Amino acid sequence: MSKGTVGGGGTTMLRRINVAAVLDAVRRSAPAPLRVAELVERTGLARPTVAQAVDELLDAGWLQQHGPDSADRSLGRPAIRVSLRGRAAPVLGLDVGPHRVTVGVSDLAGRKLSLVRRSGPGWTAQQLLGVISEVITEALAEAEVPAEDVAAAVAASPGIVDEHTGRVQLVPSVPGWSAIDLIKHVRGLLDCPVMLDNDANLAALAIAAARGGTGTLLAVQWGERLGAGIVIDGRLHRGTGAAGEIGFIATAPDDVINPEDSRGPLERAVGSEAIAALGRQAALDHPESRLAELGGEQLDTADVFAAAAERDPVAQAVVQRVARDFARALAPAVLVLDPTAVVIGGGVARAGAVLLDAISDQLRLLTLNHPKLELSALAEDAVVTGAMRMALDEVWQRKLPTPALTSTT
Amino acid sequence: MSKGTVGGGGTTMLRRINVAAVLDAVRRSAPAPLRVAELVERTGLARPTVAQAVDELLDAGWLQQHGPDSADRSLGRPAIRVSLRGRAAPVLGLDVGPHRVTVGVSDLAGRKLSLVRRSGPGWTAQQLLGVISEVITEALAEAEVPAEDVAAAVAASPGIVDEHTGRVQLVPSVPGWSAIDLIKHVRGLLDCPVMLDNDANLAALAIAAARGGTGTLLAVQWGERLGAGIVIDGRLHRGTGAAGEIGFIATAPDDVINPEDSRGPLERAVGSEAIAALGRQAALDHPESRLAELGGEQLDTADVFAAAAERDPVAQAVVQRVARDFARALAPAVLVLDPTAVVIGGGVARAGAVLLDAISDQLRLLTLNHPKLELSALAEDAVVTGAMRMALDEVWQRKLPTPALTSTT
DNA sequence: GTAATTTACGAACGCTCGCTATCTATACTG
DNA sequence: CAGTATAGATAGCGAGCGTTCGTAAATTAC
Repeated sequence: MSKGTVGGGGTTMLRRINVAAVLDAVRRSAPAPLRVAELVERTGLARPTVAQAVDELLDAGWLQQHGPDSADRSLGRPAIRVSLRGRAAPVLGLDVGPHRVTVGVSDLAGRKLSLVRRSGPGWTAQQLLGVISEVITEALAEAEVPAEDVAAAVAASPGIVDEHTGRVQLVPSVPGWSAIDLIKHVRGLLDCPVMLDNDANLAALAIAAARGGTGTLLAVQWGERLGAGIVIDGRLHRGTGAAGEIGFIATAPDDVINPEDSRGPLERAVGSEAIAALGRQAALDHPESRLAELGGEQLDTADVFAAAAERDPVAQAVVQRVARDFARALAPAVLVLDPTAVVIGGGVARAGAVLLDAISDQLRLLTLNHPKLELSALAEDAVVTGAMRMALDEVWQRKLPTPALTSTT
Repeated sequence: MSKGTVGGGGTTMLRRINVAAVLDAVRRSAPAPLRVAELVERTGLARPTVAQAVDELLDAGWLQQHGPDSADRSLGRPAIRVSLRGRAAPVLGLDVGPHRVTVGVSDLAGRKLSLVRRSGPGWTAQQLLGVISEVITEALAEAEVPAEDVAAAVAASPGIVDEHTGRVQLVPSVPGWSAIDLIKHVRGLLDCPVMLDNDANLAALAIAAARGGTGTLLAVQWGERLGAGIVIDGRLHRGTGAAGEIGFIATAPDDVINPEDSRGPLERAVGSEAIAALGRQAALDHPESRLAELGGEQLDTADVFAAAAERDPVAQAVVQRVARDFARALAPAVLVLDPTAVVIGGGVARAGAVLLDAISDQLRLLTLNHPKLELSALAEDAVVTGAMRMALDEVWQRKLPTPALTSTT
């Protein structure tokens, strides 16, 4: 309950509003530098007001001054241009998976300063904490950012995340992981606000930011597990904390969910392991097929899609079945949510057009407003990028206080 | 003054912010009157500032002054108390259905001033326009509100509504309805901002407002047709315009949607007509049952639920089947959206606990975080109430400007 | 090379607004 | 009837913004 200062205040508040307006205008045109005259136009403020705000922001280190653009051949005295000083408040994103830890450091303008990835074969929870510390240190060193400068950090974990306690439920892949307080651990390294969120949510945030604009996005992460994030007009939808858990959608008419299971029905039906299993069975049934030829003994998911891309009817049948199960499961959610776009990422997304077209055909039969169906352009960086994005949002939300009328009941 | 003014922040803007803060504080405690000292505390502003704002709002007619509360026996000089002057900006809500037109008039504080309902047997589009005019006139007269005083109006129509053009698609019940520009017609009567929205959306808004607080609400309207509205933290989620169209969720494993159909698969499976049909079939198969006894020749939906409430196994089997189909269809959406609560309204909701418990049991088997499942407390007034609510929100949003950081493209 | 032109930066002035402090008004209590 | 507690009105002060004018720097024209 933020007491007092709910809205309005004295002239100092007004000044803060105007400084924030100027900073926000610079942020929106990042990374392009802006002239003061442009700031005057965009904020609607008077020149002295803008100038004073710019001075203040320069002193505080939020803005940096550029020399006149030599390419700009306009008449008259060349304008001073300012842009965000990225190093003012770098942020850190952390993607923790059972076999891989990724850390990204980004500056205030959203430019990546470093990205460090480390893979390993199934760490324990304790080992994972050690790896996290190492990779964070390495990424900060590569970005040349002292640990104490980091303004915010966001960690991504699979499973269902409790926003408040920072604990994770439902993580089968790493034994003991749900007992770890990851936020506390990271805060011990960084001394800044640290947040934790679901990996699918953060990937969705990154994809939404990359697509830009408003609207509703349903971003599916499709690998061994299935999860989805929902972004509505740039804001993440979390529900009560477990929104987007599409892996647990029932597929067979008498499926029943057991929250204790490591996999949900849809994951068992169309997760990457299931696809590989379907492919192996099909190869056994049709040893003469291109699929059997391609896959051999250790046929995996990629082989199925490769064979289907070569028009092998056996593989195509498998893809058809997967696409159908997936579309049938997702259609009710698409009808209810009516998203602008559905983006598919994760390992299975590497299948490409073969799978996408099949899903699109099925989904078209089951929905009213057909959303755009796309593959994620961000590939495996989506989660870290989203984590950095959320950390950035956090920093901006703290720096740009919307002063009026925002308090909730 | 010479330029476009709004968007920047001068001292006049600051004054507007503070006046808005005072008005907002009064609104939040409506309908209870507030003393100036309380306003000082709640806004965090100084007393002279609040006093000036109150004077201004009194002059403008937004607030009214109360005499000292005779029941308040506190020491010292009695305080002046102010409250919203409801008649300052009354709003109008309009619910248009194929067989019924309802108009409600509400004052600024959300108090209902009048509610007029008229039923008829299937009007044509042209007749409907006439009825609408009459009922609006009648409701305004009963509320003693001149037509030119109305500050905003919202109309509810079944079907998919295009926010921008104000046209309606997918309305089978009223021939020619989609060609009518309802907004234009109402604006001809009222001369104020008029908006149009889906009836399920508006019902959801009313239910969310009645429940209060934040969170995600999925409000299902269940009658001959099925629709749902989604409210996230008090804001309606529309998707691309067709969000919540649960009636078109496929039920059978090989269902396919045809947008030209008047009914979707789920409506054909569990709409009130379908329930009655299932009941009639069950009564034929089991003529000795309580269901057959109750319903007789013209067995309808209510009979099925009545018999089930009396523990007739035949009727219970029908309810079970309906609940199962409904829950199976809704479960994927619930998993993705993860709502705080699912509220069921509309004609079928009159079934009460019999149906609700059956659905709850089924849904529990198919979801992770089980949302609260409730019946709507608003019954048939939900849609008008939601329409008035949205009109109120419109008025407040216009009167309480958010100062900065918004307008740029 | 000098002057005119164009553009942008910088400083002084006046205005509005909100906050602090003080004074006045009102009603209950002993 | 006097005292006291609470609330409303009023003056002075400070802060910030907007307007206006003067100055600096670069390009173009002669």
